[in-house]
Amino acid sequence: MGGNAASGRPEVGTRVVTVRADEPALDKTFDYLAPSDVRVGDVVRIDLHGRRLGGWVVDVDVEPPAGVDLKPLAKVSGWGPSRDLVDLADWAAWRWAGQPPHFLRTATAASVVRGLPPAARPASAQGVEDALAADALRAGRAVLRLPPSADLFPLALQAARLGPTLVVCSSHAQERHLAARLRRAGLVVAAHPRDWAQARAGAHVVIGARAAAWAPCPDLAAVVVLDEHEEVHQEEASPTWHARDVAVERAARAGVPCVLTSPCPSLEALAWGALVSPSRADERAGWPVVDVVDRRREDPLRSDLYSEKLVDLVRSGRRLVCVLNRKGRAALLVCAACSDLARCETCQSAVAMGESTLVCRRCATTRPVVCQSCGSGKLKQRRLGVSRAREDLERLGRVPVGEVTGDSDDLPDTNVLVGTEAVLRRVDRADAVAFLDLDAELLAPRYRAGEEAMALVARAARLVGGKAGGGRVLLQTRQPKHEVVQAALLADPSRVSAVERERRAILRLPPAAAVAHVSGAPAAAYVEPLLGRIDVEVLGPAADGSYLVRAADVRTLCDALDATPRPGGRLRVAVDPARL
DNA sequence: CGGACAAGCTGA
DNA sequence: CAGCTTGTCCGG
Repeated sequence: MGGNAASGRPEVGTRVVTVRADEPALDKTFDYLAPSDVRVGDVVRIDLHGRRLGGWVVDVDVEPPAGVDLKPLAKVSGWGPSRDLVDLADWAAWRWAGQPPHFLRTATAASVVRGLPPAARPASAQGVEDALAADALRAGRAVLRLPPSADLFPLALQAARLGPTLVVCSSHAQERHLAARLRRAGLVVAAHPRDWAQARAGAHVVIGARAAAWAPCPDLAAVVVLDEHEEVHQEEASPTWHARDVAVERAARAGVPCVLTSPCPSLEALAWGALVSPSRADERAGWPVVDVVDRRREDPLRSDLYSEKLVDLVRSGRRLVCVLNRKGRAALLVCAACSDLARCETCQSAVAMGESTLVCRRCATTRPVVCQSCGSGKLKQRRLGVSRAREDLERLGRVPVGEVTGDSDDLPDTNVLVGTEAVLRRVDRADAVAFLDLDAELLAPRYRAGEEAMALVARAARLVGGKAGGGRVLLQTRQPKHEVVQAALLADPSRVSAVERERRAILRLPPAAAVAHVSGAPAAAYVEPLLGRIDVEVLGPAADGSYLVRAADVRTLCDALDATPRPGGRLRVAVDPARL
């Protein structure tokens, strides 16, 4: 069993392979004897130290380590990622201070793939050539700034003319819509992860949301990332990898063109590639009419949340979506039986729901989940801002108004809807969108607040369409001169990037520097050796015990993190944190 | 990670 | 010194 292990030479019909176990805590790889038809990327099972583990072959025909008695693989399960993705997983582990298994899992089919379907035959080019898309693809590394209502299909089609193309979408709705149109154009389209085997075998277009950055795509010829500015492209959990950056690296390694699209490109994208955009006239036409209401000029006797222009829109009978982000993220708890507000017994402050008790936000006193007034144990979250606005708009507009919550399945059947920014993801069409309090976004205490606000306005703009279709966006603000308001008004997103770029340079925040947020109990122990380095700066600890590690650029930061040992325990390292 | 084994603590 | 906990090492 296991061949001539003592001499370190495999038997005929076997080879020595290196396996990465599917166990993130194991940072070593191990060598095994394998059948000679095993390929890099194959999913295998191994016996390791009395355990049976899954894993991936990451190298074949390696020099067996001296003095080790090699064991055979326990099982070869099936197809896995190709060698380029196995290598990309190692790069991503460095780039986001994670472990390769995280990425290899994302790059692997959900269930075992024993065989592959036939590969797609080369596609026949058809359709009208899109000049702007062709420009972007020719540029190699391009940021294609298209207005919100622009059709992204011509770009995908144009890219697919070059050969197998990877398309990373910002939503499943966008993915389904585009996939259907590409199929109608006669292309073999594999949706990731559902059609993993077809993608692995060879398709004309491999398409999906964030995880599709890790989809197989043999003979990759072009990479396209749609709405690269959208925060959904970044994984929230650690490692906080970004599909845009993975796609960019993948295209660079393959030596193929990469196009990032966005109505309002991120500073990261603009720092990376050449900006390609339509004529000013075309870009303006693709943005809706924007109305700015200066809340400072509104009649102070009525609530300045409901301007005359807004009430007119509510009464207009058109389909209107109102966005109101609750101020202070804390939702209030209200008794389901008697509607009394749940307060702290000690300090009368509003309480929040803890693990199994109510916790005071101010003094941290805990008490059981029971209403003080009526003794009911049923409390509900009340998002005061939105519920109140719904009632007010209904009264002022004298029309029914529906409230959209993040989790409820069906949309209210009313022409006018109110919700937090989540409403912009739930609704796919409207005549007008009104931001009741844009300042809540503009002034949010997050370093990307400006870009995030611009992204919301762009999302609203997509909902209502361009100027030709009569689309309208209403912005109520006390800062009408703010660059986000001006950018929307003039359909010129570069106004935001210009201001933001300078601000980030002054504050030394990305992309002017590279940062990682380190939190969790072992954070102090982890950053300790980093304090002695001259190429990184450690800020903190913050009130929650977390640290910020900063370096001049990504390479310096990631090299430093890579060289730092991980103490045990629940440590979170977020490289390029979306929020600080 | 999780098993193996070694070093340290306790109780009789 | 058995019997148990805690720590460190290592796996092919």
